[in-house]
Amino acid sequence: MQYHFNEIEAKWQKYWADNQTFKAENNSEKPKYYVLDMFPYPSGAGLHVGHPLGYIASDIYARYKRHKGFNVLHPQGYDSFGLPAEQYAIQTGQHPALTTEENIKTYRRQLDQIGFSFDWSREVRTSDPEYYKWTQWIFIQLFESWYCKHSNRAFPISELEKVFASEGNAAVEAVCDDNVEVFSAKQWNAFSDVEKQEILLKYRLTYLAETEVNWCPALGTVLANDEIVNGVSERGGHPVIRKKMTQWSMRISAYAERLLQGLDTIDWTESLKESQRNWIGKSVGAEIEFRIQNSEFRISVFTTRPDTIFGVSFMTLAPEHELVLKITTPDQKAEVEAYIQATAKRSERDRMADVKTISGAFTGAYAEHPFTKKPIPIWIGDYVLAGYGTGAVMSVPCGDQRDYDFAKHFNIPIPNIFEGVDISEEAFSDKDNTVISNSDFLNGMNYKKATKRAIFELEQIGQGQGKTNYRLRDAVFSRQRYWGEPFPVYYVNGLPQMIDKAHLPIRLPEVEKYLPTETGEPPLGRADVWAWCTETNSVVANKKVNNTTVFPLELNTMPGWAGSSWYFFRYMDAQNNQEFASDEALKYWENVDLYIGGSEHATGHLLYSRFWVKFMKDRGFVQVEEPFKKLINQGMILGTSAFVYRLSYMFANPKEEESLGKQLLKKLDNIYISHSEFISKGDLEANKEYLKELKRKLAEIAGLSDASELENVIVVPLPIHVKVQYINASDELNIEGLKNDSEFGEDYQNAIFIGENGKIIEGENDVYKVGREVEKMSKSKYNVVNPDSICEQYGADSLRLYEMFLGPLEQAKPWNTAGITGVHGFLKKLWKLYHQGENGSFYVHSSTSLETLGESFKTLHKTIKKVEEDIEGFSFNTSVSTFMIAVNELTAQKCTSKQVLEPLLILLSPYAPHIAEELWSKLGHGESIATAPFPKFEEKYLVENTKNYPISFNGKMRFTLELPLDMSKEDIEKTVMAHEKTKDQLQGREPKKVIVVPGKIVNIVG
RNA sequence: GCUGAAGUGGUGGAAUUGGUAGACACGUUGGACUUAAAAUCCAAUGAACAUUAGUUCGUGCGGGUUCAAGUCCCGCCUUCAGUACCA
Repeated sequence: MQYHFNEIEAKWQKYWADNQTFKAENNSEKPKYYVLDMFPYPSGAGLHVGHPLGYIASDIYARYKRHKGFNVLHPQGYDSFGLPAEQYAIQTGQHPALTTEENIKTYRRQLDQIGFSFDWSREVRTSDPEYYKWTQWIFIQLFESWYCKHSNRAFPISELEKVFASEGNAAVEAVCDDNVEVFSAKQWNAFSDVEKQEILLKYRLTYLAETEVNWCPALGTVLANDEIVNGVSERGGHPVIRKKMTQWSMRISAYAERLLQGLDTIDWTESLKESQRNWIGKSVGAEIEFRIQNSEFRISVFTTRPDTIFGVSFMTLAPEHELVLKITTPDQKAEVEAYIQATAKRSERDRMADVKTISGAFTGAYAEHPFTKKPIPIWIGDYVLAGYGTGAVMSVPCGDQRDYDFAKHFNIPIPNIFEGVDISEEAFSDKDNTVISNSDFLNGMNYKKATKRAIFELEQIGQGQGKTNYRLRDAVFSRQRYWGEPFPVYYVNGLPQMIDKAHLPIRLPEVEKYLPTETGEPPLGRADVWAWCTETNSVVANKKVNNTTVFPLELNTMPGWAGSSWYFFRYMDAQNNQEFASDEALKYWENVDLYIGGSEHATGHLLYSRFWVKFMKDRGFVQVEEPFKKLINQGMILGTSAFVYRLSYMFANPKEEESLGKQLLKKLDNIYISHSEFISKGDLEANKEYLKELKRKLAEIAGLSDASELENVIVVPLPIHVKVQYINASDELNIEGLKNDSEFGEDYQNAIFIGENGKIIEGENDVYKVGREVEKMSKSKYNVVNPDSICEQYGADSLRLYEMFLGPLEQAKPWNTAGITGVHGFLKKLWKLYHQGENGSFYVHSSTSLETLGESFKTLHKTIKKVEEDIEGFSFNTSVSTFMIAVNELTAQKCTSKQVLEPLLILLSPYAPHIAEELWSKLGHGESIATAPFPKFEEKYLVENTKNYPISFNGKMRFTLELPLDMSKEDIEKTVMAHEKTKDQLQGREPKKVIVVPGKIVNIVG
């Protein structure tokens, strides 16, 4: 009986689907466990072997938890709004909904063939109106909320209105815009409706604001910083400019402190938490106000070192700072303007990355020190960024290296305010060892005391106060795109109005083109039917807009992270059309127990989701404060690219090229040499012998009588990517395959390959070796390996095992298909183990005498222990080895016992579910193995009587000696010392010391 | 620059609290089976010397602690990832 994996896998995939084996119940006696993969975007290219890595890991864990008696929720769906589908639509005119549908089909087929235990009845798609209806609803809730700093949570905006009506806004501690003016209850009640709306907008958790964005005219959209490379768009390389736009923003900054504190309550990797901490960027210090001499203007700075206030010798403003042009003296005007212009050309990234170049300009103006009243020169410098803090720095060169470098460069004095510290070479920024001097009332104090005192004194004179600053900025929530959630918003007199929940979803309108309009409006500006009628409560034709009953709708759409910030709740109750999920479902499933995905989402998705969840909790929609309890990052799978080396020729003197003749060179045009040491070292010219031989060969090919004509030609091997599918496990090129390739075969039709042995390859015996290099897996590098072909050739179980076998989950690692034969061979051996009957028939029997099973039980329980520990510790690679060892041992033992082979299948089933199901059913089970209880480890089978002690001399192991485990230290020493090999080793020397660690080792010193 | 992670055979990687470095695979070499190939099975496989026993060197580099270091400590180098003049 052979192992027909294709049949077996198709059979069980069908069985699981037909029987809904992995459907999770929302009511269960069992404890719940929620395993989630990060939301995939269904790209047109389909899956490559790198994608399923995390899914396989989470699937193993989900299946394991089922064996452990948990009610497991393991859903999957699609983050199906996004730019690639839109780009494709722009190019081809195809509706993104259609291409998305197609791509999802491919994804689904590919996912199904790997045998994941997803509960597909809960599938969600962010682009489905039944889903984005609730995304729109959450947006409305954010609009209808404000954040109270006092209670440190969000409340309905209606409560704020009541407060305004009864006592005005003076006592309200809210997170709001900076420019809110104080009003009384009386004033509020006298405000017109429009005025009230305008004020409330400054308090709402989502609000309209003018934001500076990276505008790409060619793409007609705003780009994130990392979508811009070297000042042009990553996609297409179009120029990008800074532009102000009115856009929706999310007041995530209100949650900065809670987002920071929450990190301590969740089990994420330290590196991930660290990057969120950095992103939130909390710093405690003071805001200090400096007067400007001979001017009404004042400059606010934020500093973390108010204790160094007496060390200020200059101030630096960001070149974009609004006061710069207002305070610059006529003398300095030209210089300052030139500097501002130079800065504007540099991207923010550029300015930040370059720490070596020091530049700046003096404004000619002076600030006044709050205590000493001495003048402080005001400079501008591009190391200060307008977007951070207040865009101004009080520069303390003795305590900050950047200020120090700036001062040195421009010959600004560097007063020393630290006791007993030499600052002639560099600044002293060690807070812990600071003793302040030359600082009036701060003299002799340490950092902590001085900081407190400085803030106190600043408050006394009304020029500053303690302040906590966060780097986290409010998130822009508008996108000038078509393929995203439409806002449930229409405008009355330019003020946004929410559409009632009852009329959701507001569906994406049809447009004839997916580009921005000619006037620069977003693609929705092209829709003809995109206005809101307040009488019929429906979307109507634009031409009906009268601004009394019919109003224009919002033209922007929501960003990609809108739908992905709450999808994990939808899976709990995906079909619910009354609520985004029922209270019961939310209560039962709580939040995600295990989340597996890439670390690239550290400061995007993973931060926004936490924000929305906290908001939803404040408003009582969910019970949990955090979305993901435990999070694991899977490492990237890299590709192993293959190269052939095409010879190209260079001439020291162009005349030589002429004299040699184009005809002749053409004959030498399509020659490839095999990979060798010289090539990997990139040093063909240095290997005279090889080169001489090669040129002789070239002369032969070109039909020259001898190689002398080629003497001065410089031969350069050019590496060219070839498709990895034509390379075998030994890095040998399938030349015939390459020549018949539908895409590139033509190029190689007349190619000459020079093999490893230096001969021209003609027959089948000669071998051409390719060079290999590890690179990111990508279509353009021809190193993409598709899971489809692997499943076809080796089966899904082999793919699953091999992906795990490659190495630790979190680590980046190269893919090399060659190694898969190892795990595939293992599965065949496993199959054989259950087919030891006549002619390879299935044979497993119940052993009556358990004594004969001693060794097999030992193997089994050793395996149970290791596999259980491995899964709990997410060390999936090591359990694959453990399975191999177990099968090797049981095969050697000729084990056919059901008592051993049955539990073994359960251990294996999370990793290789298809073969496990098949053998399980052959054992006579009528039901799926999916919920069979995980075998219990019993220590008693592993108890040993003896230990093979390593006997080392001066720490080096020389031989081993089998001794009883209950032997005393003294007896062990005696036995070892009496041993002949010990005497051999010592050669008559007297050992100084003998270390005996019972159960571990013996070490003889001397 | 800073932060984090990692450097182990030809390759992917194992190695418990410091206790036999290289498990398990791939690849390579030799052999068995076969008309042949595939598949399968067996053996060898860190390096050098000795080719029998064995010896020496080996976990990025240099030190240290220890009876014993891949593992702990100090200093450095390299690679990868993230990130910023956060004042």
